[in-house]
Amino acid sequence: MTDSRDHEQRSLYRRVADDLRADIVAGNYGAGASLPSESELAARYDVSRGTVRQAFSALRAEGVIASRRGARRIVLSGPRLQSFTELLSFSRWARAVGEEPAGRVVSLERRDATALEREQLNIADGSRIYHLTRVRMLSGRPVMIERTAYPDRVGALVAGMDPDIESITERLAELGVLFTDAEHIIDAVPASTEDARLLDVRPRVPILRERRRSTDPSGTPVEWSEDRYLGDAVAFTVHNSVAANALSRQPGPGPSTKAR
Amino acid sequence: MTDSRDHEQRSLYRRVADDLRADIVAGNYGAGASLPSESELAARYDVSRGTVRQAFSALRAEGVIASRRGARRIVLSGPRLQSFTELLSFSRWARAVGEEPAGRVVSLERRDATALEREQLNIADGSRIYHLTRVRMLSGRPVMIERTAYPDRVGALVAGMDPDIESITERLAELGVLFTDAEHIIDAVPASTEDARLLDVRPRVPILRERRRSTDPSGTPVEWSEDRYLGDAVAFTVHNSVAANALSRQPGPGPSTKAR
DNA sequence: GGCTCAAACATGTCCGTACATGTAGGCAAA
DNA sequence: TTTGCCTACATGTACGGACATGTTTGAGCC
Repeated sequence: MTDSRDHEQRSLYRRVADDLRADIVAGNYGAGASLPSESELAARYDVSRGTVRQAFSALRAEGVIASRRGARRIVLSGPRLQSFTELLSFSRWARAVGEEPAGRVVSLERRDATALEREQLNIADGSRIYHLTRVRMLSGRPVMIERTAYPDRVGALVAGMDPDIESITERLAELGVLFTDAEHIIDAVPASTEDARLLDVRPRVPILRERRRSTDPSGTPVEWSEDRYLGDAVAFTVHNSVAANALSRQPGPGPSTKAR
Repeated sequence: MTDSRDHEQRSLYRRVADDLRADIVAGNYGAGASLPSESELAARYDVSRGTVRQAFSALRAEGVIASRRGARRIVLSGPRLQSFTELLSFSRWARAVGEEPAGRVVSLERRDATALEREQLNIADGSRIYHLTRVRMLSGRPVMIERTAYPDRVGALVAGMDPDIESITERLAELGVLFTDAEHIIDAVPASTEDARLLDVRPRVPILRERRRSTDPSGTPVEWSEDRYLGDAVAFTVHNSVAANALSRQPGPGPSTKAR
């Protein structure tokens, strides 16, 4: 419940964008409906046309609207919108979709980084990292395993937290470690025996795997995580367009003749 | 082979963005390297600062760069970039990653739309659609099953094509049916018996499922497709940030016991 | 060498204007 | 009624200026 003062403080174009986004999720414009014109909004908010365009540009980058020359912008609707924060914090997300989140720490250790971890976190050979494994639950049912590597500096902060804390990301933000960009690699793998044990399912069940590298505003990696979701528990949705495409398809490891 | 004339013809900011993107993928700036400043580029191309900002804005929406007040923009590197077209066309994508694409039409029929298809394609009860099933191969190995529903008007064009055509999407574009926006739902499911037969694997093997609704510039749905990839053949990557987030997480159908 | 601080630099926000280019709706003619 | 055209309207592109706010860097001092 970010109050109206936050709303007022931010820039003008954000205020316009927030209002439009709120109207869209509230259903005030049906899917495919056309939005007010730039000049109409400029008059309504008493701002310049450029400011209104900036607001629309932000919504377009979120995949909420489409626009073409000559015609008014239209609502693409689709799934409920989520902020970047909501995507990173499992518990915040769970509450937003009406479920009760829970978590259990399986292990937390400080050890030498593997080659992959060094590459993803962009740290030198011999560096040490903190590695955290957690099982996440929705309404009591285990649905996800989180295996996260933090660089030493960030991991030290994580290790100092109450293990039962809900959102590590939000606590880190309070401590000045901001997550602003992330790259996600999404594929499907069979559950390992350990996965099966932790999630209470049979081995080789389909798992939706999300590997993620998050960085702070300066581009420094602050987390490398491999999250494994039960196949029937979660889906990811992505919006893209000719104008703004953040999605790409990559070849996988290939036939598991012997296996990765 | 879009030649340099195309390059010249387009808008100034696209030219700047294209050059920057090309430099980035060529590795002229390493990951994390800082990019030229706005004023430097403005001088180099003899354009205004606003035009340069528009170019950067496009790259930010693609997840290629990050920027923050006061400091120069930085390269986020990450995976090779892909255009929207390359994402939609399997064969184009296959060639771009150095594989030999192939396809086999399993079935093409015209029938009444299901409830889901009517909803996704936004068409009236009793409408008819064209439904196409194809198996796609990489270097001879079947890796994906494509089950696509086209609205009647589009499907009629598809039905008139040579079944062995490589890219239906590109052929449709030539015929005036443009794909400009898409929404993707990605999850993991076990292979059905039919999937297993078509992909030559055992049933219940993990499948990466991508359901996709594509629309034309006016927001009219032109395709609803369910693509099933062999788990080890493909991965999707997504880039997002606080400023531009087109990715969201949705609850799945729940325990398959019966439930939900 | 290390520290402080201020200036130079870089991006963010906002304004205004001008013209290009595509869409949609209404009017008039066939 | 239908067709064709033309005129508003809407968005796209590009310019210019101004000020706000954050980062980096280097000079100068301890």
